Amino acid sequence: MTIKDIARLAGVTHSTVSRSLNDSPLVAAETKEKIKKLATELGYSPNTFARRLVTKKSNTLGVFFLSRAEINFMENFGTQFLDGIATASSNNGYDLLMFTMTRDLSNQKSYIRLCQEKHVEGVIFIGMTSDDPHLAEIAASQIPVCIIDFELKGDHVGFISSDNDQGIRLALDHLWQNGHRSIAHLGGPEVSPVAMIREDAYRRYMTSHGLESKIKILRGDFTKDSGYRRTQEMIRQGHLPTALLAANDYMALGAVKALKEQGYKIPSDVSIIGYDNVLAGEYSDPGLTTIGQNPIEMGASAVQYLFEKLKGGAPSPIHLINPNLIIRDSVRPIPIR
Amino acid sequence: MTIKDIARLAGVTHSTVSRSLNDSPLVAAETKEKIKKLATELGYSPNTFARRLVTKKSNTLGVFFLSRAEINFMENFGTQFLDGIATASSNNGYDLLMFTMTRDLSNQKSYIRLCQEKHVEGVIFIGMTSDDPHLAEIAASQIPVCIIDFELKGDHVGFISSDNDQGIRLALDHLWQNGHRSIAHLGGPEVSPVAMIREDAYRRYMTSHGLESKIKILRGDFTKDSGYRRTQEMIRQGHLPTALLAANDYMALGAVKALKEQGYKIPSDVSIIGYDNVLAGEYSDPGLTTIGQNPIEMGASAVQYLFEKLKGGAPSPIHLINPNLIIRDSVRPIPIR
DNA sequence: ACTCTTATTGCACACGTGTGTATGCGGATC
DNA sequence: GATCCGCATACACACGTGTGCAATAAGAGT
Repeated sequence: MTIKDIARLAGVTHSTVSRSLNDSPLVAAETKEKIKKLATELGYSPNTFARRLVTKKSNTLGVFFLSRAEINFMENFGTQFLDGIATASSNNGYDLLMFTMTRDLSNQKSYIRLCQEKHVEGVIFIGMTSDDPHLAEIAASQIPVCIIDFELKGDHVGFISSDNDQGIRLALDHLWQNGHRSIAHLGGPEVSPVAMIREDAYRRYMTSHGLESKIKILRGDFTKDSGYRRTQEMIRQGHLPTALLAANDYMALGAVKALKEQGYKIPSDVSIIGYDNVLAGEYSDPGLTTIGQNPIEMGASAVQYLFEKLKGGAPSPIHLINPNLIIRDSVRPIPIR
Repeated sequence: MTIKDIARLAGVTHSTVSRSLNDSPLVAAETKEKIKKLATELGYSPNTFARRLVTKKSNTLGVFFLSRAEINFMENFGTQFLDGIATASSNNGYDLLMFTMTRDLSNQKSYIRLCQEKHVEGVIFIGMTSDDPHLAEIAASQIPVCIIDFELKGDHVGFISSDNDQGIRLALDHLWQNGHRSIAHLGGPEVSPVAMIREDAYRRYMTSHGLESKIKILRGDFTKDSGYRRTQEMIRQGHLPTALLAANDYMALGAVKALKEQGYKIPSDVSIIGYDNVLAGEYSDPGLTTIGQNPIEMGASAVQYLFEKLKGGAPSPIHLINPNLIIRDSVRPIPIR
C-alpha cells in the first residue's frame, strides 16, 4: 500500500496524494479530504525509509546506556530513565534507538560515529563513566547530546541531574522541623562530584541555621559497609548526634545496622535519613526516610533538551530536576533541648 | 559520501562499487580490493535508509517494555534484560527500537500495527500483563514475537523464562546438603503462574526425598508484608521448621523480620532462602541466600529465538534459562536429627 | 583467423516519497 | 473576445542503493 496505489484509486498522481497527506495548501480542499479519507480507509502508513531518504530527516533519537552486569548502580532507575525518554520521544513522533556501552572500551566503536551512521538526530547517555575514552569526542560532538548524571562541557552537550542541593535542604528541613539540631553527615568519597555537592549543601545549611559548631562529617564511599564502619567508629567515640543524614541509602542502611547492633533503636534513639530512594530502603526495618530523585522526569527532560536544540534554540546546558522527600519511619520528632 | 562519489573517484560506475562492497563474485578481485580500500579510506558508510528501501529488510528489532512508575517490579532486571537484548542485537548487526507500553491501555495503538509501520522484523515484550487488551492480536502476530516471563501461545510467539523448577531444586538441594529436613514453603498467590510452578516444584522435591509429611505451605502474595504476617501466624502456632523457602525475596525478608522480632536468630535458629536475587536481599541483615535468575542471558535468548525464526527455523517456543544459587548468610548447616 | 565462451563492467530501472516547474483550465478584466 | 491571472493538478527528477540484463573485452578452442 503506497501513495501510488492511493493515487490510482483516486484518479490522481502520486504527487497530489503526497501533498494531500502532508497538508500542502497547493491542493484543493475537496480532493485533499477525499484522499485523506481514502488513505485512512485503506490503512495506509507511509514508508519511513523512503521518506527519510528524501527528506534527510530520520526522526530518531539514540540512547546509550552502560552495560555492566556486575554493577547494579542503576537499580531500578535505569528503566525509569528509559521510560521517561521513550515516552517523551514517542509523544513527539520520534523513534528511539538503543545502544549499549560495552565494558571492553578498547575495540568499542566511536559513539558519535555510530550515531552518524544511524542518522540519529540527538543522543542521550545513561551511566557514563569518567574512564570512558570517548569523552573528548562526545564533548566536541556536532549532534546534540544530553548526559544524565554526568557533567561534560561542550557546545552541544546538556547535563541532566537531580538537584542535590535542594534534596539536601529538603532532608535537613525535615529534620529541623522535627526538632533535630545535632545532625551529622555520612558523606560520600571526595572523588565523587555528587558526594561533594551534597556535603557542601549540608555545610551551608548547617551554617545558615546557626549550627556551624554541630557540623560533623563521616567519610564513606557509598557502600553499605563503609556506612557501617564509620558509624561504628562514631559510636566508639561516644558523640552520637540525634540525627544522621547519609549521602546515599546504602550507607544509611549500614549506619542502621551498626546502631542496631549496639542496642540503639531507630528512630527513637537516632533518626536517620538517606538519599536516592533505592528499593532496599523501602524494605528495610524501619522503612528508610529518604530523598527520591525523579528519574522519569529526568529522562523526559533530557529529551526536552534535545528537541529544543534541534529546533535551533539554546536551552540551558544544565537542568536540575526537583527531588522529593519520602517519609517513612526512620525519623522521629524530638523536643528541642 | 555515497557510492556514487566513490565510483567517480575510482573511475567506475556506482553499480560496480555496490557489488564490490557487497562482495559480489561478479566483480574482479583486483578492482574489488581497490574499491574496498578506497571506501574505508574515505570513511564511507552506507545509507541505511536507501538500502532498506530497496532491499525491504530493516535489520531492526523492537522491544516493548511496561511503563508504570508506581510498579517497581522489574527492580534492576529491566536494564539487564535490555542489556542482553541490545548487545545480542547489535552483535548481529541489528538495530533496536524501543517502545513503551503505556498505562492507559485504551487509546494505545496496537503494538503489532506499530511494528509493521516501523518495519520491525521481530519484537520482544518485557513486563507484559494479563490485562493487556492486545494479547489476542499478539498471539496471532505474523512477525516473530518473544515475551519474557509471560506465556502466550501463538505460531510465531516464543516464551523466555527462568527455569523455576530447577531454581527450586537448587535451593532445596542446598538446604538438604546442609542437613535440613523440615522445610516449609512460603508460597505466592494462586493467581500467579510462577508461584504455582515454584510451589509444585517444592512439593515434588519434598515427596521424592521422602519428606512428604513435612510439606507445609504458607500462602503469601509476594509482598514483604504478607511474608511477615504468614510467618507471625506460623510462630504463634508453634511449629517452626528448621528452614523456610520463600517464593520470592520480599516475602523472605518479611519472614526474617517476623522471626527476628520474636527473638529468633537467622540463620542459627531458622535458615531462610529467597528467590529472585533482588538488591534488598544483598543489603539485608543477614545477607539473603537466594536463587538468581540470569536476566542478561534471558534477553540474549529472546533475541536468539527471533533470529532463528527469521532464518526460517522452528525454534522451541519455550526457553528456560538456568538460574543459579547465590549463597550469602541466611542458611546454616545443622546436624541431621 | 574466426567463433564461442567467459569474465568484467556499464546501463537502466526499481524501491516509495517529496518537490520545483510546467501545463491546463476557468474566470475576471479591459 | 482576447489577455491575463490564479488555482489545481500532472510531469519529471531527486534521494542512495541494489540488481537483471546488455555490452564489451579478453581469452580459448578449432
